[in-house]
Amino acid sequence: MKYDFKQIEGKWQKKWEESGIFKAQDFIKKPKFYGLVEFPYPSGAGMHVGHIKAYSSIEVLARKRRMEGYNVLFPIGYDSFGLPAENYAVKTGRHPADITRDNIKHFSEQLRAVGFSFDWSREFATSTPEYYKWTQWIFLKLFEKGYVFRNKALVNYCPHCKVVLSNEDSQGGKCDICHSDVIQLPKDVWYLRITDYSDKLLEGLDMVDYPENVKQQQINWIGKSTGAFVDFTITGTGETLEVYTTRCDTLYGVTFMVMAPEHPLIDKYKDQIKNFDGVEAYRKECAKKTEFERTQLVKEKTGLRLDGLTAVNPVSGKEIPIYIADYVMMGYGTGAIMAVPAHDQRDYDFAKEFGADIIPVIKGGNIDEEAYTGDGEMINSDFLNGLTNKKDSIARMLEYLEEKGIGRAGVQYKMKDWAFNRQRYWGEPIPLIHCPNCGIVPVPYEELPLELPPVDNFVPGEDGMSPLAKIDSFVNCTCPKCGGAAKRETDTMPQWAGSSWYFLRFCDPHNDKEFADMEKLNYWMPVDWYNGGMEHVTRHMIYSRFWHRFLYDNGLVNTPEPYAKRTYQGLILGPDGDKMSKTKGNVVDPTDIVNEYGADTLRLYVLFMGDYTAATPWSENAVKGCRRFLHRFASLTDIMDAKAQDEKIERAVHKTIKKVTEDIEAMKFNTAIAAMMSLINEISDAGTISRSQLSAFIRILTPFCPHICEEMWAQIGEEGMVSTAPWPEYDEAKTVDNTVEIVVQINGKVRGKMMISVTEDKEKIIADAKQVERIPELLEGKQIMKEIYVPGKLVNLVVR
RNA sequence: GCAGUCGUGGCGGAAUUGGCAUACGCGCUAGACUAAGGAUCUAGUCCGGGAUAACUGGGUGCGGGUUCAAGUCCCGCCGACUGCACCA
Repeated sequence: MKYDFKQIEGKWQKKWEESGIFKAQDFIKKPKFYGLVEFPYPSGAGMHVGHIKAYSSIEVLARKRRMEGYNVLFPIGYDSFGLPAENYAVKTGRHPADITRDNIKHFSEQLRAVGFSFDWSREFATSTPEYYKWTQWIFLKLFEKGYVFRNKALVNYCPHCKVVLSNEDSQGGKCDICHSDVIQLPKDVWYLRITDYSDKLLEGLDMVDYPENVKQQQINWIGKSTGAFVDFTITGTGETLEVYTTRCDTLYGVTFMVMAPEHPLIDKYKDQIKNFDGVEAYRKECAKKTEFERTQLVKEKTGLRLDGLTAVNPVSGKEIPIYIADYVMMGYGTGAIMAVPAHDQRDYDFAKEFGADIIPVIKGGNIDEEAYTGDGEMINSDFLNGLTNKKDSIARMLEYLEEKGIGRAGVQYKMKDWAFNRQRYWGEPIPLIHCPNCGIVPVPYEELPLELPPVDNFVPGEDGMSPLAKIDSFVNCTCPKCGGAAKRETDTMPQWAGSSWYFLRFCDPHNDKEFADMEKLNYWMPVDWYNGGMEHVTRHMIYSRFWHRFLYDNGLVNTPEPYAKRTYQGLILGPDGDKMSKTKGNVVDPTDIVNEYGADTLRLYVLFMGDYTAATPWSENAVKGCRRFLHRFASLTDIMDAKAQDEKIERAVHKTIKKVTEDIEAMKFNTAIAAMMSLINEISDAGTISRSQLSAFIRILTPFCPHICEEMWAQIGEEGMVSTAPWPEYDEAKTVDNTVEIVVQINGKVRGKMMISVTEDKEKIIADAKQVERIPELLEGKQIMKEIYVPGKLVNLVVR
């Protein structure tokens, strides 16, 4: 067969669409498989080759599962709220909804041109009222159950985008969207109480099949630590200053305390602080620093001693100074620490800078040089002296603190509550109302969706106000509770809202009575296999696991965890080995590849280019190699001979079926493809292939390159479409050779080779090995110390 | 700093439980078919010695170790990547 992809790809895509063979069917008796990929944000730039790689893995699995007889749900949609569309709207004056609609159209055309077997009947976009109605509904459920709260806080604010950002979106002190510096701004914001789910999110990891590094990242993100809270009294006030520590056993080494500059106790006792002016000056200085600068200046410790306030070490009774310093954060622990300079490097640096005492309580290290953070015998610590085990000393101290009522065991998490709002237009309106009489009142469920009002000006307001705040007809409303005049919340939800439950909607995408029918959820959930990027492991995945677990706890879904299995793909780098970016001009457009080489070649290449999880540079020459393979594959119909009976090829085909079957499950697509390339080489050498062998070969290549396979399937006269043909079985007996070549080694060095029958016994093989050409003379005059036979591999004669 | 992953030809990368290192692809070299080749096909291609062969020595970041046998296991370095990070 002559391979002309331009002629065949469009033709089969149309047939697939018309026949509806990729539509998932609710409730049918076959085993179900729900394969999910991270749905795209429909950017104006269109698809990236990275999307193709990300989707190809589940695509191959979904197609294989269908051929194996599964009822497959492989959906696609669009995560279509977000800043880029809105920024573009500000620039051009076009409505984000129009921009988004165009982008979605473009994306869906690109996706179809690649031949992905999505169930297009379930497609949706998160920015439509039909969808975000239910995003708002779930939000109201969270509100109803007390998981939504409002708090004044220092928030990460991007002066360029004019939005408040979550910690996740402002990592490294840079705005995730525009990369400009983030500053700290006090503001009233909405939070979701995700920290209440810290333990459940940790425990849930035991129920799922995620790669170890993915689990580890989530564990680090949640950052559970066990320790103790200890009460220090502030001299002459009776006031307690509580700290959190993981090493309460070092309490005798505490020589000073440090509070975060924002700590509320400072204001309470400002009359007693003689240098309060200095405190305020220092605070101002800190607020000017961005988070980025704060983390960059790790070396130099800054701070200020509170003149007039001291604390008492609760175990030694010594009076110790209190400082403020920005190396202590208000957001972790209690916002204050007990400093043990002898055994904590940060405290040590600070003590050196400010001349505080350093008392060692653990033997070891060189305290003149640096803090000693290792283990050792307790010293200078009264009743702990002599203990050498950290666990014991902590337990003893804790016991003592509890007895005295000045301390208690406690747990802390690094994860913070989720700042759940944006001061922008293009997001889900938050369905809450500010009533002067009733306070915060939720929009009644039956009034959902609370739709975005039409706007002509998308420029955000000053002081981080949403453009919605300028729309009087939207803002002014009546309170659902008292009927009085009230004002709507004008913030919208953050980008991550819509993607926190989209996998549930795919089970029942057009339901206008519920977010999804319970029976359908019971049938399809959980997601059996979810593939996506490493960059979403800590944000999107944690958020969606949280929402899902919340729904589960309230009887709204049937499984505690949404994703049974998670995998990830590695980046595709530019041909130069750098990350693809517009500024570098090294971006590869998948549409260009489809036009020049065909979708099948593109699909094959992104899975063949290397280890699926590794970052790999793009190579156009390697793309050509994949095209060459498909040309050779197409030509197999020319040498097909119904009567061919080549035993070697028969075995090679069965071995390849086995290899491909297993490698797909292990996501080792590159070696599955390599095996098929080897098979072509063997068939070329043999010069012939039977019809049944070719039929099997076509079927195992179908998940990778479905268009060419459909065409060849038809060419060799098989019935129906190969996409619905059964996955080939292999005969285990034919996957092993009955005669194999083994090596004969002397002292581990290869000295000869021989053919053996695998059923031959060990003694005979070793005896034969000694007769292999050249072996007898090499053994002459030597004494055989040991004879080793590894079945089917080698004989090793150890001589002296 | 903490956590995790990983160092294999000119390049991307293969290598069950330790068992012929470099599968498969790219690139390169030579040849075939061509008016032409950036198309296609065939052969060769880890490095060194050897005449092109037979044969032979070395070889998976570096240094040790265990073993009949180490890319794989153990110890110590060096380097890279990813995530988190004054987390008390």
